[in-house]
Amino acid sequence: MSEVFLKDALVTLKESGVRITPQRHAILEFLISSETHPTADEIYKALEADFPNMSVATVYNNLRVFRNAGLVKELTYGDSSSRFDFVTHDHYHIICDHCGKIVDFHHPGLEEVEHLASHVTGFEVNSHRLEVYGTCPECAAGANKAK
Amino acid sequence: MSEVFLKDALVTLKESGVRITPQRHAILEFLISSETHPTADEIYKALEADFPNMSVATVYNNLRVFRNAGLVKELTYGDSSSRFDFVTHDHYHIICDHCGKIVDFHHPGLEEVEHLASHVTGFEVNSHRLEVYGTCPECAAGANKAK
DNA sequence: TTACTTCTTTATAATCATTATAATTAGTTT
DNA sequence: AAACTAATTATAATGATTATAAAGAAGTAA
Repeated sequence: MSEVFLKDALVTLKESGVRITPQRHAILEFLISSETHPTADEIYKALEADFPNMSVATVYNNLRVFRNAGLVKELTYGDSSSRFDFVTHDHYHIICDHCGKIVDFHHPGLEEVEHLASHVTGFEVNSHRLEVYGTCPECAAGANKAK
Repeated sequence: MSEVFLKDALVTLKESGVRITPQRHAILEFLISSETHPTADEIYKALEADFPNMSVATVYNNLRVFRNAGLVKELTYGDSSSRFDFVTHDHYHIICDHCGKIVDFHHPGLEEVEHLASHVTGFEVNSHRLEVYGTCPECAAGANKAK
């Protein structure tokens, strides 16, 4: 199935005139197969073995390319670096306050909230962002210390 | 009414053993009276006239003190710097994709989403974060260009 | 294939928000 | 007012991200 995602993504890129380089292929593949939501640096380090000469700038550049193509979403939390998430279908994130783990969960879109917000403020609404915070089962069970 | 907020905030701080300095007073006052959700640098610049010798570090230090005391919330969006919001009662934000304006709106808490997330993922839920994005009336009316 | 154009990568330096450090100053309590 | 301690200041350090310029590779057309 991740095969399909990758193929679709490559088609999307080609259609918007973006060249498929080995680095782009690898970054996409890593993002799709990744359960975690990696930072740019994590991607860089993960691909170091296969691309010893790749520059960090390449990772950042291509994450921006993917974001502009709608393939990838950038997640900005309080901490220092952004995380990147391959866009599949709509899902939200729940984040552990202790270990930082991010888990996906599905929920129908919050159209009702969008409507209310639009009505009250006069904005034309495009999208929304929702995250839930808490403690993951592992941290709740073990006596894990806060990060 | 902002008088009340300020007084309450000062009491809260004193109770947790935090000294009230002129700088802290001024930063709090500015945050409370501010309609926008300023960055640390904006606060720094706004108080430059009254505190010509104040250091940026003081602004950051005190924003952290306020955040730890629960008086201030830090908002991290995609852009480079955090914004700070004096916590009054629960509200959400709607943000203009074009000019970046942030407007408050009220909506009952999303307990139902929290419950679902908790049930599906096994997390203990503490809180959530929600933002709505769109185009503000001014940008929709004028031919304003995207930022 | 060859040559050509354009986009991409690389290496490096620059930027900019935020934090750490150490010395000085100022709140608070007695 | 004296003393104790926390806060401020000035400055340097850190660390993520972006800009730049030169070298390399994709796509294209002959």
